[in-house]
Parts: sequence; structure tokens; C-alpha cells
Amino acid sequence: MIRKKVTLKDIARELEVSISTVSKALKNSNEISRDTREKIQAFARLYNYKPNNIAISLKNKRTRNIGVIIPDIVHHFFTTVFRGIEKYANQRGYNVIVCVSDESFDKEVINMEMLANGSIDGFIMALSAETQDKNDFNHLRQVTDQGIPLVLFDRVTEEVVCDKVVINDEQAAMEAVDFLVKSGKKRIALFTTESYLNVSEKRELGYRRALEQHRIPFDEELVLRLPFQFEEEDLSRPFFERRHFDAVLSVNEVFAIRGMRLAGKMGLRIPQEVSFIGFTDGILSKYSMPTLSSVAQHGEQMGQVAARMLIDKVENEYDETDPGSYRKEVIRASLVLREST
Amino acid sequence: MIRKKVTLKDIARELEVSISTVSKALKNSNEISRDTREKIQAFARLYNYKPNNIAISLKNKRTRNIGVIIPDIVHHFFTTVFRGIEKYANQRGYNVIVCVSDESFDKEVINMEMLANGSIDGFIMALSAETQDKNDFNHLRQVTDQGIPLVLFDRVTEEVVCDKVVINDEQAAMEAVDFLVKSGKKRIALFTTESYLNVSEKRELGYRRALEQHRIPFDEELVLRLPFQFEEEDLSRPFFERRHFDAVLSVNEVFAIRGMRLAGKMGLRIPQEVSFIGFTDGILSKYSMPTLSSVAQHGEQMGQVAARMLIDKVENEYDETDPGSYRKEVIRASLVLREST
DNA sequence: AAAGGATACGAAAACGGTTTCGTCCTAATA
DNA sequence: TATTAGGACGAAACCGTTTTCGTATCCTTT
Repeated sequence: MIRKKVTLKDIARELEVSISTVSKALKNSNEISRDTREKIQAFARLYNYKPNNIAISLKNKRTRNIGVIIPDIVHHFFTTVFRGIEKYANQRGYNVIVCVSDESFDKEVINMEMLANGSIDGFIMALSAETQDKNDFNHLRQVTDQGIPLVLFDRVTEEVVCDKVVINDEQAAMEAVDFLVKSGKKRIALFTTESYLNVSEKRELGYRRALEQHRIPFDEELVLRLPFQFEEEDLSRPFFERRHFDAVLSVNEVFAIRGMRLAGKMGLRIPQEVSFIGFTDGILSKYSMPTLSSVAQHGEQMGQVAARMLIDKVENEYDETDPGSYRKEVIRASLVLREST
Repeated sequence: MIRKKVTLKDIARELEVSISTVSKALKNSNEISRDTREKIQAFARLYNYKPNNIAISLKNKRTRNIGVIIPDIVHHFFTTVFRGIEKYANQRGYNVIVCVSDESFDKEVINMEMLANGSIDGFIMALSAETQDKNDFNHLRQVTDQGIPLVLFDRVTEEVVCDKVVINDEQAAMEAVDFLVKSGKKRIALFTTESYLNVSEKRELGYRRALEQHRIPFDEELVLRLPFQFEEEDLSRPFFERRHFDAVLSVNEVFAIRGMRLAGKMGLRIPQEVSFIGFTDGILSKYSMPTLSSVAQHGEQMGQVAARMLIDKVENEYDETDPGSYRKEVIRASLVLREST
């Protein structure tokens, strides 16, 4: 049983040299004679010496930790992004501390303040819904003003000067509609969220612009705005029974899946009578019946890019006051075709 | 623009008192006169002084960070557990550092070593598949031998003396089979993993024991052992075409879903001709077509319990050498019935 | 007036490292 | 022989706190 971690001091005492000598020897500094170095290194290996991260952090004022704040962790897209962040960060020798804001402004603020006091070298985050609603970003500015690098992804704001990573939602929605039109669909419905979300809006915009391009008049009747929780029967059935559409674009995965379920129950053939395209190419799309064509957001790539931007900022000098130091990277979404189209 | 964090030293210099005085004043020690205290506190508030976490960690030898190591993050069950951990830990003032082992032994070892050098106060983890395969747990013992508390969840081993949280897999599998038998099914198939997993084994055991209880002979022909990645057609079709079963118990969600897809394609009616029960009540079960009856593992509760056990160990003295200091908590799984049965 | 006790504060060690300067010794050079 | 240059090591400062132990001052007591 090894017990207590051994420190430089322990080694120094045991070998009757000074702490500085031990420190240098372990770094293979040639300031120390070959003999002494070898003796110290052997001893250190034997007792499994590992430097204390906290002490090093204090000295270097760098923790090699990055803080990630996301609205929800049980969420396919966010975890995918997180995987990208974690993989890349790990590769570069960083650890990741995650905090979940739970879509709450207050929790976001508290978490950031906690981590900002030395625990991390930089932040990667997606704004909580409440923060976007309140439009209050002082906590973000507090952090950047201290010189702590910040990268926003997906749910971003123009009100804060920092690096950003987004996907081209609008463009992707246009391409999806385009595809539907080209495969002969005439009346394309849109399933979107009832509550305001940055991303929903951009996708709807893309939907409208694509229609315009194809000179198809926009028809509010074809837009179904749903709450997050709903009874399939109550809400969609009337919509379905009018059956005045032959394709659906959904701003998320779940609405599309539920639409397909209902269509299936009503005996509509997919995709012959009605085809579906969803956003967020998650696990549901792959395993649904029929499988769902979907706009892939490449979350992992997004996470990787965010982590790269952050760590580059952490490790290199840059002029914080110059807006030119900051970039917005756009990840290109792509359409994954499956059985539903 | 506030720039650089202010430290005790800065305040001391500015107010022409000693660092110790500032420290005490901010803790409201009555060793310091009311006047001085108020002056210092006001100044600190004004300049938004926040103590440096790293320095405190170094001094206290406690970080208020806990390390979580899981095999995969894009995985409904693990993220659910993680949410439970994060919520509870946060409540008690702890942050969570996540590392993903990616089912690899080496990554698990590396991550643990990284974090064990002072970055965290304790570990919560689920073993990687490779670690279970190799049956090598020295890295875990290294950690516990250093007096760092460890809690294993879900994928655990009896080879390491520490706290554990598991679900009653065997019992749950028995109940599931029991339910199938009682609803008139005679030939119940088992879909399980090809590679060895602790949980798969326990579920299979429950399956066998339930059959035994009902005096149904175990038939190896009814057991389908699948790799994680497989072609539906290649592997399951022959199995399905023999069509000698009227119910399926699957040790996970995906195998069940894919089984249902195939059954659907082959024109089998679910649940009349064949019914399905999966493990891991995740998002797929809720949205599949038909929806899948499933054994709910209550991951969030599991995470919460694990975090509670860990933090209790971190904060209280206990006799590490006494096996009686460690508990195994069992979370009771429950059967969620849906359309597939 | 001397002793005792609060009161209010500071010095310094400690946590575990890194790093900058000495300093001492030996050997080579002028 | 006196000077210089390295080589090999140690002392000490530093990172930002906490905390113990003085100690100076003043006020009470006897």
C-alpha cells in the first residue's frame, strides 16, 4: 500500500539534496550532474512521483482545464458537440469541466462565476434559452473583460465580442426544401416550435426563401407551430386530416418522427404520399421506421472547431480589444437522405 | 474594463494593511476591528474580489471537483446518470470534470492518472468494455490506495473494494420474462451483446432463471449474440426467417429497435405475433414505431446516489481498510409498458 | 506603579511546485 | 600565483490563500 502522494520535498529529504535540485533533475536539466539526475529519476520512478497539478496551476496561472456550459446534457446534439470538444481538448492535454445551465439564466451566471475564479483557462458555451430571452450578457462580458477566452457555439449572440461557431441553418433549410421541390413535391409543410428559438427562426427563414425562389406562395396554413410537449392526437390530427401537403420539413427531429408516426397510423405511405425531412440528424433519424432524412449538423466537428479556437486563444497572445482577433466559423450542415424521402 | 483579478495582496497594498488582516476581515473574523473590516469588505466588493480557487485548493488539499469517467458521452443512459451526478454535485458545491474513456483501457488509465494528481477529490466511473475484458483494475486500486474515494456505477467489478451503484439487472430481466410468459408467450428469444459485458451477463442470467422458474427449457437457438455494429440483413434475417419465437427480450434498446424494424419489414405484427421488451428506457423506446416496452434504469437517480456516496466519503473520515465502510446500492429498475407488448 | 488582559494587527509558515540567482569548488588560463 | 570559467548545487522568491503565533498598545485591576 503506497499511501500519500510523494512530493519533491519528500524526495529531497530522502536523497539529502535540495528541492530545487530534485525539480531540475526531474526535468532533466543539465544543470544537474548526470549521476544525481539518474539517482533522483530512479527514486522518483520507484515511488511513482507525479507532480501536483494544483501546485503547477498556481505557479503557471494556467490550469489546462476548459469550462463547457451547455443548457442540457441529455440532448443528442449537445452531447455530440461535447464529444468533439472533449476529444480535441484531450488531445491537446486539456481536461473539460462541464456545467449544465438547465436553460436557466441564474445557473449560467453562477456556474460561470464559479469557474472563472481560476478553475479554467477558457469557456465554451451555448446560451441558455432564458439568457437569450433576457438578452442580458453581462456575465459573458465580465469573463472576456478579465481576459478569459470565450467561444460561443450554436446558440450565440452578436452582442458579445468573442469567437463563435454556428451552422448555416438558413442555407440548410433552403437546400432541404429545394430537394423536396425537385423530387416533385408541391405543397411543403413546416413543423416548427411554438416558442421562439434562434435556430427555429433561421430555419423558417430558409424555408420561406426557398419557396420564394421556386415561386411557390407561402401558405401559413402549411405551418404547424408546436409546443415541446403535445398530444399527437389533439394537435396534429386535424392538420393531418386536411391532408393538404405532400412533404414536411421539421425544425427538429422529434416533431418529424411524431409526424411520421401519425402519418403511418393514418395509412399514408412514406415517402410516396408524403415525405419528411428533419433537422438534427440524431439517433432517432437512424432508427425510426421508416428512417428519417435529416439535416446533419455535424456536432462533433462543431465541438472540435470550438475547442481548437479556444485553445489557440488560450495559448497564444492576441489583442483582446481588436475585434479583428475574433472569428465566426460556419459549419456546413448537410442533408442525409434516408427512407423518408 | 476591470482587467486582471484583484488579489488579497492588491487589497492589502492599497489599504495599507497586511494580507492576513485582509483575509481575516473578509471572513468577518472579529479579530479585526469593525471599522477595518467594513473598509476592507467595501473595497473588496467594489473591486469584485473573488478568492482564487486554485490557491484555496492548494492550501486545503481539496478541490471541490469530482472526476467522472464514462465510456461514452453520446449515450442516453450515461448522460442521464451524468445529469444526476451533475445536479447533485452542484447542489453541494462541487464541479464535475468529465473524461470519456471511449471504451478503451488505455484512455481510462491515462485519464485517471491525470485527474488523480490533485485535480479532483474523488471519482465516479463506469468501466470501459476493454477494462472489463482485460480484467485489469490496477489503476483503480492505485487510486483507492492513495485514499481517493471511488464510486463505480452500472459497469462495476467485485475485484475492487469501493462504493458501488448498480441496478437489479437480473431481477429486472426476470420480471420482463415473467411478464411475457404471463401474456401467453411461449418461445422467448434473447438478443444480447457478443462482447462480454457485466450487465449483459446479468440480464442473460435473469432471463435463464425466469425460464427455469416457468419450467421452459433454455434453448441456445433462441439466443442471438450481436456485435455493436451489424448489418440487419446479414445477421438477423436468418434468425428471423426461422421465426421460431414469439417474443424478444433485448439487453439494450438498439437491438430491440432493429429487431422490430426487421419484424415489421417481414410483415410480422407487433405485439400480436411477436412482442418486444428492451433494456435502457431511452429516447428510442418512446418514439419508435411501435413504441417499445422497456426496462427503465432510472439513470438520474443512479447518478444522484453515486454522487451522494462519493461526496459523503470525500467529506467524512472513514476507515479505508475496513471493507465495512463500503456499500453497494441497488437501484430498482422498472418495466415500462408500451405498444410493443 | 506593576501586572494582567483584551484588542487589533502583522510576520511567517505552509500547501507543492518553478525559476532566478547566488555560491562554492575545481580546473584551466594568463 | 592570481584570475577566470564552468560545473553542480542550494537559497529564496513566487503563485494566492489560510492560519498560527507573536507583539505592540491601551485599559483595567490591585
